[in-house]
Amino acid sequence: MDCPLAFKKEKLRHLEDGCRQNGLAMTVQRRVVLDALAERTDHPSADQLYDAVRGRLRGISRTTVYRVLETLVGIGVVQKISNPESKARYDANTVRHHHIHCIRCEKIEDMHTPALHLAQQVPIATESGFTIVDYSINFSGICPDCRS
Amino acid sequence: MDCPLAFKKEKLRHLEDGCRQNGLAMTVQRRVVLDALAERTDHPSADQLYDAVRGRLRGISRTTVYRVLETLVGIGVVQKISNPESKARYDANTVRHHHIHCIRCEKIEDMHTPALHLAQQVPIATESGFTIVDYSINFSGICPDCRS
DNA sequence: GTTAATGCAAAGCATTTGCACACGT
DNA sequence: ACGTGTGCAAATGCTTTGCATTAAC
Repeated sequence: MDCPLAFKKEKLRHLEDGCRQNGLAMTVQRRVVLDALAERTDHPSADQLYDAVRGRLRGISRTTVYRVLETLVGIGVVQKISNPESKARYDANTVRHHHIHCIRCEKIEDMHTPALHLAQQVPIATESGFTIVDYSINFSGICPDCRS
Repeated sequence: MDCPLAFKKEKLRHLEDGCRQNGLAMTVQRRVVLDALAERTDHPSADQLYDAVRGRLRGISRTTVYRVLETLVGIGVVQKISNPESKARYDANTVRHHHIHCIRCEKIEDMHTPALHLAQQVPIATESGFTIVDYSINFSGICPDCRS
């Protein structure tokens, strides 16, 4: 498989390592959020994660889920992904990859097409004087479910 | 200039044409929103547009600005652009181009680097079965203002 | 035992909706 | 005149914050 961090176990370890290295306490709540993040590849919103996590740890609060996610983004092990909805979506895969979203149902999936590596073509600085740090490509289209 | 729709007049005409072709009434409110959109290249949020427009047409309501924008997105002359904030940003330039956003101040600017045309490399359909309609590249980096 | 993390409830933005009135065609 | 578009106010959805309690190290 040419996609690092594609598997649950590896993602989970990456998340745990990040927490440990940043001195974050491993609470029950953090653990279930980490688990939920690691086993999904569908870029869930905070509320979707909250729903997933509530089944496993009764009583966990929505606030905690939001706070755990912000903490993980803060230490860099999770990314908030860009999308046209007005709602954050999270991605535990921090290896560079791209996304495609369905313009009908708003689903977002990963793209691993290797032809898309721009590394050599990307200017370090732009006409406008920006120093470029990273990039990602967002495709839009229609998913198989919505086409039928 | 290799960038179509780069100029205010042309953008405005494109917006007006779209409205006419879709049978939309040209109200004073729509006119000022169209003007405001055409003369900006900074991908304003609905509220920024509302502020801009309020100066010219006292009494226009925030609701109307939101509604006009949604209508324009609906007929395809304006795009909601993807960004990691939880707030929509609008772009009256529907010619394919890319964006760079500053990770410090969240500013978003256009990129017209011609080397980035992926047309030939982009698969029509993905592993996941999506039919691709469009794409855009999002760069992130630090803008000149924030670097100093 | 300290310090950091959680839960609750309330507040804060961004956005949408229902309904009565006004305006463009 | 007709139907669409607007304004207002209230509702909704997503997210954040303050504060007292609880749990991790």
